[in-house]
Amino acid sequence: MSDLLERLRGRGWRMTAQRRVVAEVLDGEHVHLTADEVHSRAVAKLPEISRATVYNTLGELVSLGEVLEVATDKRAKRYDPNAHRPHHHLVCAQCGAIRDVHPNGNPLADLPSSERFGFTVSDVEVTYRGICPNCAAAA
Amino acid sequence: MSDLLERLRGRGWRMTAQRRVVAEVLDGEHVHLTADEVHSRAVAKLPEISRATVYNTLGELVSLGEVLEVATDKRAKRYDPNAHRPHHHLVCAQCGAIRDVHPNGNPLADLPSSERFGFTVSDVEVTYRGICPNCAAAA
DNA sequence: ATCCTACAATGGACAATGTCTAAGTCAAAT
DNA sequence: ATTTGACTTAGACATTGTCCATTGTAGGAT
Repeated sequence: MSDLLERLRGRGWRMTAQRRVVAEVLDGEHVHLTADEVHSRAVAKLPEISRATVYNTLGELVSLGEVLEVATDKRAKRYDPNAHRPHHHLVCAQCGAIRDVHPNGNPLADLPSSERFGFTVSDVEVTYRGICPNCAAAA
Repeated sequence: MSDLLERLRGRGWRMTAQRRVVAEVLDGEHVHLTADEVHSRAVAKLPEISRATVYNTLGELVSLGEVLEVATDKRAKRYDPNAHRPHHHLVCAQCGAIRDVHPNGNPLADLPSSERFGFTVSDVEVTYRGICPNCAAAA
């Protein structure tokens, strides 16, 4: 079932009904929910869960490195539980659908030191944009 | 002076004091201001300019393709006037400083068709993250 | 130079997203 | 079973962005 829950338990994370529900909602592939969507789905399973708890829990999961924040949407942050395997994103410019993708090569190596301005570069995030098959068909 | 203003005039964009001020604030290299920062600086030059106008104007500049929205920060959108030359971004994870960078290679070519899920991919946005020299020195 | 009119600007209410706090509740160690 | 510190709650608050009815104005026409 839940790789995510397993890992969290293994790390001694204090388990509560609320945290379990949030982790369950996030578990899976190609999952990229906003905080509000996480909250809605969590409420469906546990009506008395509060918004603050969802935000707190998401923040902790990010700190733990179990979930990534992605800013593909210009509106709200999205949360991607697939943090253990590096990947990038392909976003539909029209409907906002998101897929995880694995490009060839290593973009980090493509940034020459002359373009690093003295930064210690540790990470790179690639967002591809285009039109998904659905939206293309609708047009 | 202002390449941006020149281009806008050339495109028959109706010029007003407010629009000129917004364009002036945005003009330059390595400029990545939030809407609110644009507003503050615009107010310094033209105290009666309203927030709505700044948002409207930024939106139009984006539609015209003269300015790009970038979502490096998880909080607010930032506006990058350097739209005529393609480039990517290097962001300090600590203080949020942003530099324009030009990596080698073409990331678009690195996404094999098997990883495109039927999308028509038209654009790619690369964000490098690291620690800037200032923050490294402070640590 | 003056007048018109379509387009732009205003400000203030509203909406969406995220943060904080004080008080109550509970998981887990003992 | 008790205890304790961490977790949760509800709602106020903060920030960022949008909308709309009204007022103002740039730039072409005369």
